[in-house]
Amino acid sequence: MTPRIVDKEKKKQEILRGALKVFARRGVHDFKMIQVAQAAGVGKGTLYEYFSSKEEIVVGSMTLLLEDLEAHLKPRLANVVKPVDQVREYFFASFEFFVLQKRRLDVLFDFYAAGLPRKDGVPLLQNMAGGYQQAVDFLAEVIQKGIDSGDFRPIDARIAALSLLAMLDGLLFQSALGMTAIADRKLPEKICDVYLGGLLK
Amino acid sequence: MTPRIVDKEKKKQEILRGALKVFARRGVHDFKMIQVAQAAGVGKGTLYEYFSSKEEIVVGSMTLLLEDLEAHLKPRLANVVKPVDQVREYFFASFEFFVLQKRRLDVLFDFYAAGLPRKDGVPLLQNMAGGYQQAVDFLAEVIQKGIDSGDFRPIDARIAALSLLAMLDGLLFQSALGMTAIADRKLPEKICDVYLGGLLK
Amino acid sequence: MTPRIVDKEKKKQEILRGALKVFARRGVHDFKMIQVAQAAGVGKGTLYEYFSSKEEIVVGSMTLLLEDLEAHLKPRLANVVKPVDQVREYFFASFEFFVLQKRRLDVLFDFYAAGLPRKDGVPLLQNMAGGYQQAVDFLAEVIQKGIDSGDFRPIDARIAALSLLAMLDGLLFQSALGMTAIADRKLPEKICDVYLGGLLK
Amino acid sequence: MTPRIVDKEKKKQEILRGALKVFARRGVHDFKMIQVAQAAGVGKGTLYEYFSSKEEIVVGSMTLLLEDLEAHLKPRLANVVKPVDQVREYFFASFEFFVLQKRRLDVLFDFYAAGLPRKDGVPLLQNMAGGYQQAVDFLAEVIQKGIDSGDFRPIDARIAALSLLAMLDGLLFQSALGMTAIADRKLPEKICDVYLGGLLK
DNA sequence: TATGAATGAGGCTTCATTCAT
DNA sequence: CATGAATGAAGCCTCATTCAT
Repeated sequence: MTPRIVDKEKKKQEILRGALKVFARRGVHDFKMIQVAQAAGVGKGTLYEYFSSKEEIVVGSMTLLLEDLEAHLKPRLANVVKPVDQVREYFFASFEFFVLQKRRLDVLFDFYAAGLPRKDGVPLLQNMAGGYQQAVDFLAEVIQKGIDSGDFRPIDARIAALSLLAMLDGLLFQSALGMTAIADRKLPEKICDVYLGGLLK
Repeated sequence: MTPRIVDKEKKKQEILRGALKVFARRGVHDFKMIQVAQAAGVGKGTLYEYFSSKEEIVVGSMTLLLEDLEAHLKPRLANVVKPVDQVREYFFASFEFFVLQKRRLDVLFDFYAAGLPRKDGVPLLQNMAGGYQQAVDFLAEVIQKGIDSGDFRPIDARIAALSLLAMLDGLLFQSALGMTAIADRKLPEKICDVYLGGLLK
Repeated sequence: MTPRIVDKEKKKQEILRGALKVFARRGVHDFKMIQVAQAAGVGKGTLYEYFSSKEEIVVGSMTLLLEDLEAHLKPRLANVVKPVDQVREYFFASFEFFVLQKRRLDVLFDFYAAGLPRKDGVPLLQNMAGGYQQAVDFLAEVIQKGIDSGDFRPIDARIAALSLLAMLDGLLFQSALGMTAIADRKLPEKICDVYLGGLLK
Repeated sequence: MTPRIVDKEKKKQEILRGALKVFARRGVHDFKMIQVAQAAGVGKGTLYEYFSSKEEIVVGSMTLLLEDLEAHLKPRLANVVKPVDQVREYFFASFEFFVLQKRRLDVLFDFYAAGLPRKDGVPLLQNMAGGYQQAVDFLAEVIQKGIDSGDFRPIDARIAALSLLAMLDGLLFQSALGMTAIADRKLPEKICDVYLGGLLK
């Protein structure tokens, strides 16, 4: 509420934005604090006024990226009401988010990789899975509504959500590897249709 | 006159096996040469008798992992002839490979992440995409046969292969993140069936 | 707002002074960065704030030593006007510089050795010869003046300069090897006289 | 006497010849044992059958080079009897030795540099000065004979020898630095004459 | 005797973090 | 608050030397 806190939060964001820029260029695993400082237009020491460690910046950046994604999806989904359209919109809007800024995709997968169980069992990014869980829950809910409304076949909503996200992630992944061109809207559409073909009555 | 004779290729493999063990524990991005040496039961300097740099060990290990996967899939696929069974077998055998050694999955995704475009545009693992391409080609061929034989609907075989792999990867990915239990054979089966439901006539 | 302010140039010099001390003790070819750091009273990493590599410190130190020599010679030569006295003064003052700090001589020759064509043709210290060239030019000019003024015989001034420096270096060299005692001013004088005996009319 | 010993000596020489080749290319301070082994056409371990350490190879090589120089000078000096001619011959033949194989000069100066007081006071090549002393003694003797025979002025023979060698070394040194072209026989002759001008009656 | 595979001590360099200003 | 100079832990890699064959 006080300006001080607002300013502080704003600066934190600026730093995290700088970090995301750096990640896009150098990867999450090979970035230097000085790069973040430069990208954010602050001094190296200043980073430690807002974050207590390098790791905290990584975590914060990931959270910010997921918030960006959420902010991108929210208005898109708000405009549609039918479950099938919501699923389609979720699918396409997700692609769109990454198509808008191709490097975001690389960063996301870097975060995922950083979130894998490591350091002798402890994942670096503990809430990576948490972010994913939210997406699953949201989609499962939408699908359940579709089932309830009779639009979808009476399948296990969570399984369906998982497999839809699996395909979405898989395609994004392929795109990150340069295997497919998701920018070409046709491809996601075709695939979504194939998937819905199995889902719809 | 008769100096020590060693099987250089064998030793290289031993080192790479050691590296894979370390990767499973520490991740591809945070391993130390000394760890690989210890895991391989050799001295630090010995690594450089067989590989000229840390990076070369990463690349070699990835290649080995993919060879392992191929070696796992080959006999499994040799036993089935019908395209639909081949697709199923490919799907299940792939899961099985990673279920046998859960950490392999983490390592694979680490490799993938390492293969993303980085270092200002240059991916660390240049042929990562190449390995993926082979899988796509193989599956596309199988699917095409199924289409030719009339078992599958007349769709774009490459698109189908891509989406199948996308789903496979996505599920493996979810498993790596701890979202799904692929060890429970039911889940992959269900999902495969959903997918095939859209594929089969 | 007001970060620590340091005189970067001054600190660079301090480090180079430390390096020269180390060179005197261990030779240019067998010194460690940690030794320079300790001699300069800074941390190991600090060296790299001011120099980007070990080699750069070697080059910088050599330059500093030559500057020291020049600074030593300049006032000494400013007090004399007659060419023959300038030559004598150059000769003696040079000895003096190294007599003042015997180890300087070892360091100088180490630098020379480092400046020899190496690393498959490329000398480590590229401008080593440049420093020498300046000395030749200066002496040649002085001798030429002596010739013009009729004090010296009409010989090739450059040849004379080269041979004078050759003898000077040769004597310093012998001194470095412990063959002669240049500290005993008599010897340089005698030799200089012998040389001048051939130069003067 | 026994063939065994002869063979052993021969092999040692081959190794030292290899070392000298390497020194010419890489310098005394930056050579690797493997390079010597390759240049000598033997295995790395074999070096240690003939020499107990790297340092011993350096010392042996230097000794060999000085022996080569001596072997080159001996017959040249055997043909002249007058002291003044012996001095001239010594001067010219020395140049010739290094002109024949330009890189020898670099190696010699490298040896000299290695022979400077180091490792906290202890020179690496202890008998470097010893070799120089022999040259001084020889020349002093020749000059003394010239004085006795009345050819030279009655000066201090040792001083004269030292200054002659100083000039010789100085010129060689300049040549090594690329300052003078000793290959052009004129220059050494001129300088020798200047020197002798001061020496002769 | 000859070899080169194996080794590990040691050095240069990087970079996250601290802290005086 | 902001800064960047200072630091030293840590890691990759080199290479002299050893030793099994």
